Amino acid sequence: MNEATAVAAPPASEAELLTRAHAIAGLSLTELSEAFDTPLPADTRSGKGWSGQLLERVLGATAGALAEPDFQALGVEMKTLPLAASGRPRESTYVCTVPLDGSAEPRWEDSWVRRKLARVLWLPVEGDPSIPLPHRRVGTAILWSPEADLEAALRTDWEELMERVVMGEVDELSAHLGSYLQIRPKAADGRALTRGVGHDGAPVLTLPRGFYLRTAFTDEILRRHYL
Amino acid sequence: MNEATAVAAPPASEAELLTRAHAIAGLSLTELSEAFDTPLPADTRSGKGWSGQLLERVLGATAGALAEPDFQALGVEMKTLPLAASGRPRESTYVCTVPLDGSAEPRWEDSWVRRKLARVLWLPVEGDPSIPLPHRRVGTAILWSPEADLEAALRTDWEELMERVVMGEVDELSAHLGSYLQIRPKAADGRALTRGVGHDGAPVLTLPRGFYLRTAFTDEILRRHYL
DNA sequence: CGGGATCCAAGTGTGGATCCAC
DNA sequence: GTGGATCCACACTTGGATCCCG
Repeated sequence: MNEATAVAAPPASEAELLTRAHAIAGLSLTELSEAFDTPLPADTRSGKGWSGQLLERVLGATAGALAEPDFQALGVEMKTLPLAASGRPRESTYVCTVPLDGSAEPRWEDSWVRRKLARVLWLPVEGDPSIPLPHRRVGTAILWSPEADLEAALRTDWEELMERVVMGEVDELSAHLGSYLQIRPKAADGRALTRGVGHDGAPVLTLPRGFYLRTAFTDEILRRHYL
Repeated sequence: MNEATAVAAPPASEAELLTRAHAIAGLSLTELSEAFDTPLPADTRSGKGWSGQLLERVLGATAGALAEPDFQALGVEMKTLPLAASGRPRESTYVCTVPLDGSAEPRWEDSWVRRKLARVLWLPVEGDPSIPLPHRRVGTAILWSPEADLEAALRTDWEELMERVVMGEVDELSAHLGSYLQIRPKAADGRALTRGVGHDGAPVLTLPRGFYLRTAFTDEILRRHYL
């Protein structure tokens, strides 16, 4: 494989995608990077998103697509899931940005969060800090849609959180809210600002925020599929 | 002057701005670039906007400001004006992008074009192609607001052009329209696309456009101030 | 000649996430 | 443990304009 073909073709079906994902289970990030012209970052601090981008290439996701599912034709999102030595997720999972500017869809059914999570390929990756990044291995992928009870829980959280947003309480948002879905900063640093709507509809500048899934949520997905 | 101070402080008043601008009249771009840590581009093809950005630094414009006047506190825009050997403007002058997505203000009084041109520091620069870029000299600046007759003409053009835009006739726009103000492509190349509104309000993808002042307009400004 | 095409820089936003002080 | 802070890549947009062929 040369540099010009270092990105896999998009999979034609969910079955093909899952077959490819299962085929790489057990391989290390080094083994995968060698075939895909993707230099290893110096450390995990620089290149936090590196493994996710590598795995997108490996599986044939549409590179750099904008506000589209990773596998556009299939409507499937891909998410890596860093696992601690215990087998539990080590980190929360970013979903999408929070619309703070008044452009939010009013209903859960039409929300960006629901659309993003409608069909997800979860790709577990060893995430124990004692394992150097190049040595970390990929686990067995799960192609998932939210079970009814989990979707109901997400909806409850989303409605609670978005009520705060549309009421203009953006500066009272805290990551303590929400049992499975939470809102946290999503920015280059603490000085980044984006346009939002404050009390009485007044325009305000505020820290950009994102929706994240708590580890309790992704842990539950793993439990249901592996136990 | 070291690298850390290679940008002038913002002028505190229009008088200070004009004093500074007059102080550099007659200097070449090389002379100005040496003090401001701004390497000369290889040619004029690469670096089309280089002289404008150099002169913003020299005069203390807020660097890289977003949708704000160059001299924010003063509400003044700066525009370079490339002059042919004849003394007439060689090129049209870019004003701002055309809102094709339905977000346009309906009235001239509130329009982006009017606000941009409300107060302009015109900075003539030698633009004859026979003069190498580094040797081109800066002329005598003009601090200007539109005279009543010129503003009326701009308004007529703007209303004619925006009527086409709001009627969804984006793909029938042509640079032939408008006596002083025209609409032309404003993009990296002919393949760039942006969201617009077409006939019957249907969303369409179309070439990004900008408002430009024809040379007849800037020539008239020069005539009134120098003759 | 001038309408349509193009060039560069820098900031912003989105998408990929993990870091780290309390 | 985890809420708040941060890191990289890259597409897009805006702001600075001039190029160039019919």
